[in-house]
Amino acid sequence: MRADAKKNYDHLLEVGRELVAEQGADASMRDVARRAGVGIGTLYRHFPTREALLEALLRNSFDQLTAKAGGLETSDSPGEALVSWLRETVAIAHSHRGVIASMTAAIADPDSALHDSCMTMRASGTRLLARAQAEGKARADIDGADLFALLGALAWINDQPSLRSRADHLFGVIASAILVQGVSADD
Amino acid sequence: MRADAKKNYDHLLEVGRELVAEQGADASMRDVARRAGVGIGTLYRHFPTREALLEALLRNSFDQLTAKAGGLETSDSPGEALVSWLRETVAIAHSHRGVIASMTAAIADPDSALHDSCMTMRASGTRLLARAQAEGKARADIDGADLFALLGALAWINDQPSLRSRADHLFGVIASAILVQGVSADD
DNA sequence: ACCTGAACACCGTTCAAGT
DNA sequence: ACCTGAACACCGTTCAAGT
Repeated sequence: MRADAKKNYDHLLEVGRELVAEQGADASMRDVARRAGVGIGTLYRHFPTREALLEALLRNSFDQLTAKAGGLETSDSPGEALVSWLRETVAIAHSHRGVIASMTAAIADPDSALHDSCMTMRASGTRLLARAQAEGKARADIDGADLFALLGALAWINDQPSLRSRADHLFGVIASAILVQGVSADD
Repeated sequence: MRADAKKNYDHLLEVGRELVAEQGADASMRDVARRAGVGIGTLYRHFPTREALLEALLRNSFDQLTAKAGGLETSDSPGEALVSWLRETVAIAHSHRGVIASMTAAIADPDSALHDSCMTMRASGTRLLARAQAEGKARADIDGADLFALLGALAWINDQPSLRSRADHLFGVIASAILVQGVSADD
């Protein structure tokens, strides 16, 4: 990439992050270009779709998440590990308000720029879920796709201003549905 | 209302219902006017905001829901009554794809055309929840606003095409979090 | 009373013309 | 290679002019 192009790319990313933080994942593409001081065509040259921009914005956070999941996979408390990963994932989605809908759609669309990241992210969660299930700490009747959906539901609640104040409490409610509750016979 | 105006009103409502069923609650207002064969100004005269149109569309369903809640309030199985009401409410929201976000915002905005209907709806749910809690059938640490948020989360899941196939299963998962699980000491 | 549609201020996205 | 911004096809919403 030419030096001037790289400078534009980096600046667009920086401005994109600002605007998504301020206005959510559906912020105006024109505003991004405008605030970055480049032509709208330059934005589209670097990020041909909104998903491409979001993917670039999320990459760091997703990599962190993958690293965290890796560490948690050897934790000796698989139930807590799962919940801890869930909590961080919800927080990342919420820090890009509204992005959860794109992520959910991307899972079903191999052509989306967000597809690979989201599949990797979901796979991390699936492994943590499977470990918790293997040790009887998570209910057995859900799979990784269900976990992703519940994560989406929690992110959605977080994203609604009028529900935000209850989001942490509701995280606990849904987490309690994922974790096995009762004392099992062989405890 | 003049006869010609009433005719326009009714037709706009009919077309609005069609379009929202086809394209969701964020269907183009212009499209509604276009398909109804009236000027865009006529649509805005009858429904000054999108919320006003949605409110008119939802009124029948909400009234049904209120009636159903009334009947369920004397049911001898308050846990099942709550779940049954929840299921129908989620279905109504889903039959107006995307409307749950407007409903959630309307709860916090007394000026929204949807505010009153949504408050009434939430109050119905709150009464069913309170009854279930009084009989120890629902967890005690949630209130009507939490129930509404969980309902929103379920409606959101239903509205995502890629999650739709798991929505019924996840309804069960979240319902199980609302209902009290274990066998309590005094059973 | 009510209806109409031009007008305004926006979008997302593309692409010919420039450097 | 890369950048620019006019152009196209849309929005939601308002309001002067008509019937």
